[in-house]
Amino acid sequence: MAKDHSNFFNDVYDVARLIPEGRVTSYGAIAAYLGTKGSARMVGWAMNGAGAYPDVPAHRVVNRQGLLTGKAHFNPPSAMQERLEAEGVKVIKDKIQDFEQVYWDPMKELEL
DNA sequence: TGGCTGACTTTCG
DNA sequence: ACGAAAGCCAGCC
Repeated sequence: MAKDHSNFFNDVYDVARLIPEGRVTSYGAIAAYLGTKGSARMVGWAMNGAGAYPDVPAHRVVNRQGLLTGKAHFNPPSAMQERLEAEGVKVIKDKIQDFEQVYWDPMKELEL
């Protein structure tokens, strides 16, 4: 473990671990929470390395539309939807239902 | 140093 | 609702 290649990855993983079960957040939200550390793409890319970190629930991180854009990077890809459904999140056609209800914003929840 | 990449986001047609 | 393009910035040759 870790030798973090960069603090940026560590920050992304840290926020991801804070996501409660049955909740999801967006890449942009994490990027905004981290501030100037990177753009939304960086969060997604950082998640690419999350596969090596078992405590990082990458499946709880989706895009702004609540769409499971990153599911293709899972193994198997269907694991992302199955995990979300197992936590009580409804997913239809790779899209989260009631997204507003399950959305978890680090900017609000953590700074509140 | 410089150029390419990417699990995003927003805007235009 | 969908497709395409631009903006975005850290990491990797």
